[in-house]
This record gives sequence, C-alpha cells and structure tokens, in this order.
Amino acid sequence: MYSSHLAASSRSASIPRLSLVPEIASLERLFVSQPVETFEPGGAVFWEGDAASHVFHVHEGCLRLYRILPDGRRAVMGFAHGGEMIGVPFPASYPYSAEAVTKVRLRRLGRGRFNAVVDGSDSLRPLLLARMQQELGVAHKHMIVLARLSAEERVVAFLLSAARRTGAEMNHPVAVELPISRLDIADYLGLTIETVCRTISKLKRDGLITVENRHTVILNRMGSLEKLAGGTDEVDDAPPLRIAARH
Amino acid sequence: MYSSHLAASSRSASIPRLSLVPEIASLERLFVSQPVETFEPGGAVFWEGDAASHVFHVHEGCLRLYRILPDGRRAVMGFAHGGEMIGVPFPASYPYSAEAVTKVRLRRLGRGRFNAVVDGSDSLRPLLLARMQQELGVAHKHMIVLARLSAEERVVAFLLSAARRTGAEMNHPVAVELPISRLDIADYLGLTIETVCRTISKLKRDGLITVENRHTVILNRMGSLEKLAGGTDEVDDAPPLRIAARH
DNA sequence: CGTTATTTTGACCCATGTCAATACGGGTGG
DNA sequence: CCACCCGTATTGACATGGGTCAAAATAACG
Repeated sequence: MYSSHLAASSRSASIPRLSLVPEIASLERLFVSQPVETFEPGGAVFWEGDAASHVFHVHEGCLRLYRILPDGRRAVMGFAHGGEMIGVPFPASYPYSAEAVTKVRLRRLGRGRFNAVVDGSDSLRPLLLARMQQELGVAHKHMIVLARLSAEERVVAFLLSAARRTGAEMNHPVAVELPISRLDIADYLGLTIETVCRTISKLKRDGLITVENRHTVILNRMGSLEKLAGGTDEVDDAPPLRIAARH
Repeated sequence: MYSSHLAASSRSASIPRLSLVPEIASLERLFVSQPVETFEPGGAVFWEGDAASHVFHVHEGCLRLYRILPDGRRAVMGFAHGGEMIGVPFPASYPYSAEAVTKVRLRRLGRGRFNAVVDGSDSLRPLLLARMQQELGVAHKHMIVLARLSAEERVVAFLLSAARRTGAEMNHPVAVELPISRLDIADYLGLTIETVCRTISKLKRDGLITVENRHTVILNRMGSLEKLAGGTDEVDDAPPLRIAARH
C-alpha cells in the first residue's frame, strides 16, 4: 500500500512524544519543525529550471506539477496532494513547475540537509529508495495510459485513481472530489479540455457516473468503470501477465 | 547535470589501475566478477510480475522493456543498450518484461546483494541516487512526448535521441543504427507501425533523413529535425522556461 | 446583478488508426 | 547460386476518434 507511511505520520501528529519510545522512522517527520507556508490557488511554489534548493512536504491542498513546451503546450506531469512529498528525487534543478491548485499548506527543507540526514540514517535510506521506486512506478503507469489508452479509458482511469486516493471501498458508489480543473485533467491525460468534457458527459449519460457539480463526481458502477479503464488499474496486485507478445 | 557521475565512471574505465590509487567508485564495477550470459534475439531476460531477484548490467546488445495490457496491447517502456543497467530501482517484482532485441550479453547480480553493497558504501549510494533520478527524468521526458507531441514530432524526437546515444556531433549528418523494429518503435511512441512508417517516409521525401536500410537511418539536417521535434530535445541544458501557463 | 472564467455542447475537419494489398529482405533448402 | 518463403516494412484506401473553432450555458466573483 502506497500511503502507509503517510497514514502513520499523520496519525503520529496526535500522539504525545514519549522520549523513551523509539520513534518510528519516517521521511515526513523530518519536516515537522519547519514553518508552514501557505499558497493561494494559482501561486507558484517553484519553477522548472530553478536550482532545486528544497524538498517539500505538502500538508494539505493540491498542487499541479507541469512543464511548458517552447511553443506553449503544457504537459501536467502529476499532482501532489496533502500528505505527499515533492522533490525527494530531484536533480540539480527542478524538472517541472509546481503551482497550487487549491489553497496549499506545506513545509520545506533544504535539499542538502534532507539528503544529508537521510543518507546518514539507516532507517531513512530505505524509505527514500522505496519512495523513489514508487515515483518511478507511477511514472511508468502513466506512460502506459498516455501511450495506449483511448480518451475514455484515460478519463476513467483518472477517476478511478482519484477514487482510490480517497481510500474508499472500491466496491460501490464513491464520491470523488476533483479540485482540479478540466484543463488540468486534459493536460494531464494528453487530451483537450473538450474531449475530457465530452467523455465525462458520455459517462454521465451512460449512468456510470453522476456529476454532482464541477468538482464532485460520483462513481456509480465501479465494476463497469474498471472494465472501461482498459485494465490499467490496480495493476499492482494483478496476476502476472504472460500473454504472448507481438513481434 | 544528470550524467556527471556517469561520465566520470565511464571515463574511469580507460584509466590504468594502479593498486595504490583509490578505485573510482562505480555501480558497473559491481558486476565485473559475474559470469556473462548471452541471449539470442527474442529471448526473455525476465518477465513482468516475477519476483525481482536480480539487477542487470547490459554488456552489449539491446533489450526492449515492455508491458502487455490485459487485452493484448503492448507498451514499450524503453530500451536498454550496452553499458546501461536495468533494475536498479526495481521494487519487489519486475514492473515490465525484458526481451533481447539483438544478441545480448549481460551480467546479473542478486538484488539483495546489490542493495546491501551499495547501501554500505558512501561512494556508491549517491551514484545509485543519481541513477534513479536520471531514470525518473527519462520517464518524465517520455511522458511529455506521449502526452503532447504529434506523430512526426515523436518519431523525430526518437531519432534524435538515438543519434544522441551515439555521441556523435549534434551538428551535421549522423548515421543512426536502429536494431529495433518498426513495431517496437511504434509501441514505444504510442503510435501504430503504419504511422511510424509513413512518418519516416515523409521525412525521407523531405530530404531530412536518408534511409540506408531498415536499420540504418542518416539524419541529414539536424537543425531542421530539432525544430520538428517540438523542443522536447536537449531540454537538459535549455534555458529555464517561464512562459505563462494557460489556466 | 453584471462581469468574467470555466465548462459544456455543436459542427466540422484532420491526423492517425484500421484494413488490406504489395514490396522488400534475409534465410533456407534444393 | 538460385528459387522460394516468411517475417518485416511500406504504401494505399478508407474510417473515425479526437482535435479545432465557435457558441451557449453554467458557475464563480465581485
């Protein structure tokens, strides 16, 4: 389960510190003494290309991570939600820009300091590795979405992954909050805003989802949706595939 | 700069070993005592989903790394060429399958052993980190290609990256070897084989490239090609972009 | 309540996919 | 060495998913 550390660390915030109890190692804990910064929607946390001086822990809110091509096209590489960290695996300069989608509260830590502390801790190092592996896994998954799924499959996969983030039962109806705009979704899925809209409308017509309002969608028939997603989902614990490859 | 360590390590290969001179740390060196294995074209090195027991160092040849969706669609996540390592950042099970494209010679190392050695070495650890950062960077770059470039831009970007791998002058004509089949290219670029062919034919007609034979292409006008690639290329040392984002 | 941004829908078009035929190349056996 | 065969690549004709352009509807915001 991806978010085990996150769950543990956020819980720990409410646990009184008993000095004799060994702390459970967590990367998130490194940020606790840092001041909390606030960003209003649209505010930039950092820009692609700038020297990557910090690593961030998003306390609450949602950020979009994106790059702009020379001709203005935008590619949203992903989003960062409350509880997640950004920049853990950053190279010398930020590989993308980060902007607040909603009001964001976060903490930052100097990259050098972060690296030094983690590198010096036997318990933290594996956590960093795991984190980076996870990040790579997410990127690979998204590559598949972009490379091989149809517009409808992409949108459904997106909705399902959003639903999964809520931690709700993957069985029946789930209400999904989408603070993210249609345009952000489009740029994330490699589609246009119109296609995203139309696809959502179609899913609505077909009764698979209910659109409460612009930022709230209810997934009615998870089973059908998962079929529509083209099997990209929940690959994590899917049985090994050995289908013969085309050559 | 992503590849600073890498450059250093490959340079070290040509430095005579004086026993009193401290060895220059390199991840590749961990494999030298392992036996070399050979795979014929089409041979599988490992399968997606299998327990990730090993880490690999490709000595020579070319591998394709891919996943198959439940309905048979294939997504090629990337290729591994001589000199490169695969699996450094692998989680518990292989996230994709690896097959030899050409005859491949490689060495393997138990993942546990690899991790233990690297984790125990102050000089190796940063190399691993850098390697993983680089890998993530490659994935991000490819996400952009898949999300936002046209068919022609994708093919050109692919050719250019292949050319860059040769290390040749990025100025005038470069001959590029493509052991990879059109189908592999298509599945890598999120296109169909026909579109890849047509695009290559068009580039040929326009005089931008010359097709020596199926597996050799000459890039005639690098400048024009780089323009066609949509600016995805050489992003590494491009000036920071601060173009206003659409909202 | 206007004013403006975002989303949705419509009409149309084009890049890319699909289906099918042909051409090419590289190996094999006679 | 040649004829054949089969896998790969190329080209053509056609279909269509998704892009583009434009307008209307809805929601957010003073």
